[in-house]
Amino acid sequence: MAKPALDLLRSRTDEHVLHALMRHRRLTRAELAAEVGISKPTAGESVRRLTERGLLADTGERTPGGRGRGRVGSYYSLAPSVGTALAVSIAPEGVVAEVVDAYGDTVRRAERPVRPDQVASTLRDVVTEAAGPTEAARPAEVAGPVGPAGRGGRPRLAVVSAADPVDRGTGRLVHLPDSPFLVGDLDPMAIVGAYVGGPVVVDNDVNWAARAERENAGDEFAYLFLGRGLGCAIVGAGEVRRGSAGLAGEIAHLLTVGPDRRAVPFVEVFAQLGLRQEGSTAIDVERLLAADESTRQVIGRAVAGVVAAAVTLADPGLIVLGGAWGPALLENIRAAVADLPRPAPVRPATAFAQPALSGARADAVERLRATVVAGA
Amino acid sequence: MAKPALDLLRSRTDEHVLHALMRHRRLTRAELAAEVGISKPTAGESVRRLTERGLLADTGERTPGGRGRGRVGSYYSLAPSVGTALAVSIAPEGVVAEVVDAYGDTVRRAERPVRPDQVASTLRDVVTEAAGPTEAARPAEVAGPVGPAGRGGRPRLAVVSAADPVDRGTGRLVHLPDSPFLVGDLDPMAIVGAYVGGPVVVDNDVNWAARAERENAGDEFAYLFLGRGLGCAIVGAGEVRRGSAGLAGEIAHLLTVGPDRRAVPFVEVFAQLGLRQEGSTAIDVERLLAADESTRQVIGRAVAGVVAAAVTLADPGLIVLGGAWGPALLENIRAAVADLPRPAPVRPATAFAQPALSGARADAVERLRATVVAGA
DNA sequence: AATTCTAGTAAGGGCTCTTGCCTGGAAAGC
DNA sequence: GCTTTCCAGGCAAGAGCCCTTACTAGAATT
Repeated sequence: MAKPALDLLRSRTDEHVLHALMRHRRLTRAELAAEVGISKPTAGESVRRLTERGLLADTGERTPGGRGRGRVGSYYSLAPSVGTALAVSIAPEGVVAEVVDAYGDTVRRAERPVRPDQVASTLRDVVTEAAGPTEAARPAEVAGPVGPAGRGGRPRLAVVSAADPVDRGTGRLVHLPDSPFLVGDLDPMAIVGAYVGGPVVVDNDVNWAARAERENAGDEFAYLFLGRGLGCAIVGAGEVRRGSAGLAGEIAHLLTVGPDRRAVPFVEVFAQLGLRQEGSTAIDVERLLAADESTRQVIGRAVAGVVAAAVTLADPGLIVLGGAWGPALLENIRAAVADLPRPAPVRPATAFAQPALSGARADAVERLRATVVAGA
Repeated sequence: MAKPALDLLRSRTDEHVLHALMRHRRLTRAELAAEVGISKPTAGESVRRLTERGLLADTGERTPGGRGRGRVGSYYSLAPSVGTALAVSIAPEGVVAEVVDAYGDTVRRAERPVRPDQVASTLRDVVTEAAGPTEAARPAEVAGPVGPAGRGGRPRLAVVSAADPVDRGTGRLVHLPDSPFLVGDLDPMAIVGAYVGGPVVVDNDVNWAARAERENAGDEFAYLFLGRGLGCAIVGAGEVRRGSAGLAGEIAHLLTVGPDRRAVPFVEVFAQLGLRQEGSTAIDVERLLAADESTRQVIGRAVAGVVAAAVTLADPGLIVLGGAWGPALLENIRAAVADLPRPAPVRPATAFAQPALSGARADAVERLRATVVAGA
């Protein structure tokens, strides 16, 4: 019924209003007009439309006396029904689930250690604690307004970080040759999907950690994750490059320089140095950090070999080191990289505390906002 | 004076009209309305505005009798003044310059062989032949409508392909360690810039060849250029990934498997096999193509080593082989790639004749169209 | 109590786009 | 040769969105 061309203008105005409220939490109509750059009547119309659609709500708050001496204004903000998103991190160290809102605030959080054979059930427990029971498990008891924090029922979407390679098509964790397989076979998309009303995005922890680094490292860099597992993420034009199946950056098998200067797969270097954990393909971080200088030099050269390949194929302007032991060996890696035919600046990561979760959270907020703005 | 919000609608309509005319060459107002999905009055208004701005012109043609029996319509098309773009290819085999219009047609073309020590002057000659003299060299004689084909004077922009690594910042050709340096030190941006009225984009031939392959190879693939020089381009999400300085894919120095199975830089493999040209870092393609089966297997394994690195870091879904000898060794390379821990499908390139020029031409047309639509 | 300042509303106008109708002229059919 | 059919193009009317201007309401200041 409405004209498609004019719809565009109107929806553009509404989008700007929503974005302004995501940034500023609460605004009066007059403030909205100034912030978005539209006239007061237009702002008022947009607020009316969005309130009707249930996306905005009068907070009941009024402009405080202190500010001006004129008429009081009504503060509007996003309606609680715009909902929340779920960010989940699955790592050998533990499982974390966070419920975030469109402002980027964490409204609920649950965390638990994990035993290798109980990843799936721990994941279910943690998500239940943060996001409430699945749809199937709760129809009877909950009928009132909604969950604990009054911030809507089920999250509208989920973003999951897993500490193993993820097949982008299926969302399942896959076992690649010679890679440590830390979490094990798991289908996070199916498990988490039961708790949310919309899509579930799954990717490996390294890619999310790189995304978290984006704010401080610019638009073109490579993120080397050096911890129990080994990974790499290439960020180009501000986006993490995942490749056709999402397996870009699984560098465990990449050829590099070994202890005796011969070419070996990256992960094999740690086997030859005796730094792999008993009965596992994972690296023993504690012993690695305690290693002597010559061992550190060997590792630095091996990492530099990986850097050389990344520089050759992707030409990142910067190498960022993350993971449990990457930043600790910064100087050894820097020295070895400086000897390469095409050196590159090397820097430690700036996001230390749960970088993968930070990246997943940021992506969850971004997707939630896009969902809200898109209309549903 | 006009309202910014309504400007948006109007310009959107005008852009659609321009794009429709780029696809269909000539259309009546009524055809435009149907094609763009707007009403006849709106189409008529847009044509009036665009004609006023000099972007559209009545061709003088009228609807042919055969088509319908109603009133004759007036055909409109892009005005000649929207101008042309220049696509240039600089390779050891020769220099080519083409002038293309917004329809993607080549309106003039010049080609010449090149001697290593005369690249700059040959380049100048070829561009002069295709695009006319530089601004400085012609003020007096030309005052009439314009150049030879009546298709506007100087090209509005240029896209240059050079068969050597290109620094994206400066546009200059750079010499990387162990890479063949075929064209030599040159500043195409400065030379070609004198002939065009706008920006000059310079990139290496491999990236342009990969762009030409995009139509047939999808959005995620790696293009291996195996000819006198060695190069690689990673295409992700439909875009050629150039990296921070534009040096992504300069694989000559990448470690791979050598003749004796030891790790050596890619280009070194050909030195060890005695397949480099006398006194040069370039590969002797003729002798390579005449090599025996065991040599071909060695080369196949070496290429597979490069593929392994590309698969590891970029996860392309497909490997495309181009260059003078790449497709010829398809079976050897396929066999070696099949033995990798993470194999990938390998295919020969589909663009054979001057693939780099094809890609540069396509980019020149796209940029010219964007320039026209953007308004100037 | 008067003044001052601000949030919000109302009215009017400009612009774009749409629908519907009219016109002129060429081809098709008698 | 005349009439009918058909269609490009133009005009008129109307709707929607946004903007500007002007006004009202209400609270703090003076």
